[in-house]
Amino acid sequence: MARGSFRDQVLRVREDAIISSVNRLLAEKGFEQMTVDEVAADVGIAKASLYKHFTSKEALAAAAMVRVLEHTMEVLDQQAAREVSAVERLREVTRWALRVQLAGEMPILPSQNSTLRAELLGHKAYLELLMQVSDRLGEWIVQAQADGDLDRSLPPELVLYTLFARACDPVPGALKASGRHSDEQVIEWVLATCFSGIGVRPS
Amino acid sequence: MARGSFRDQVLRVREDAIISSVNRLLAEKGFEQMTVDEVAADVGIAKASLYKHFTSKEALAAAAMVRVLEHTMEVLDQQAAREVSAVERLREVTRWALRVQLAGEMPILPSQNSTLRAELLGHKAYLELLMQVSDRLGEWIVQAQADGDLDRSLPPELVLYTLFARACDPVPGALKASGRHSDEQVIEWVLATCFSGIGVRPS
DNA sequence: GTCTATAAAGCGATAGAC
DNA sequence: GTCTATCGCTTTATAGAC
Repeated sequence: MARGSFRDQVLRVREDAIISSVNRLLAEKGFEQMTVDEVAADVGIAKASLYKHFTSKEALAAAAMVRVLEHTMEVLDQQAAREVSAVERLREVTRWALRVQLAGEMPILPSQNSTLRAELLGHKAYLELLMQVSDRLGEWIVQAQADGDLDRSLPPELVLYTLFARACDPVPGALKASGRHSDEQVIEWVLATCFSGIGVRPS
Repeated sequence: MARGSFRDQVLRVREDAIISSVNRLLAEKGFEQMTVDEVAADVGIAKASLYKHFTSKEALAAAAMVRVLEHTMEVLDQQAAREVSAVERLREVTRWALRVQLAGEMPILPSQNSTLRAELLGHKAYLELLMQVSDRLGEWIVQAQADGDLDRSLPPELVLYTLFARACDPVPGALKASGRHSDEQVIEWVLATCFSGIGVRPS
């Protein structure tokens, strides 16, 4: 696409910096706990200036959610290009999401009763991307079940929700907080509980 | 214990009603989103009256957390009396927690960065109960690993966190919200993903 | 102990000068 | 577009009459 004038590029860079701050603050405190004053202070501009770029707090969060979904689509494309099984792709995507979360860069899932939820449901770009990501993952889930790599008795919907939930699970953070394990060790453990559970399956 | 005067009993009943309201509102909206005005309106008394019973919003939430932990201890006692394996006890306790959650009566886990967390860390009754519950579950986890019913390669700490996290998982709520499955079906599916994972284990 | 009324503080959003 | 200053609203918590 055309990049526009130099002035426009400067604008885009600034807005990108804003979104980065929002993304980190969302990951750290969640939507309701994040204040617009904090975002402005973190970016280093006045609050009124922030509102010239984004019309509301919800719009700020929506932009961050769109960016993380765009990033997710890139990861999905990378995995689609690999010649590995569907379950292996799912495992790699989950591993990536856990890394992002432990790095403190995974914005919180919009909970059922947030003011954010209403705004996101009216945000076309967000819904479009979320649907794309869900469809892509859904295909791999069905394929992995057909391959005999995922439990066929579980509805794909349940598997999808479970994978999404792992990206915001409190467990990795709690294990990391104990300070006794490396991030990679935590990720492998959580991956194991996600795909194989905590139990020993009867043979 | 002595029940005290009739007047004291009336007080206890009222405080119990307050805690019930707090418990439900905590489950519904979480600590930060729950307002003291709502609690007062739900109980049917004035806000100032509420502050005669509990000195702060945090104290309200702490009382609700203590009550749910007391309830949990009762469930643990029931399971301890059964002559079944440790893993079966863990499964039953988890099943109970999922039922409570789907009934909208499981107060939210205090997140890492809440004002509630500080208050709870200074609340002796809460900490004591939390430790008792954790110790009891920890013993069963170690026993289940020794029995060969839980994966020995996972640290008991990880298993404990995983079980706690299941009690507040967004997945059951999302599945229930779809309206296509019964509560019991949702519970069994989530139990399955927790203990056996979503994958098919290589034989 | 219960109420009404209000204080005190934090927040999202905007006005208006530059 | 950026700033300072402020509005309008919500929320926690308390004062004071009964």
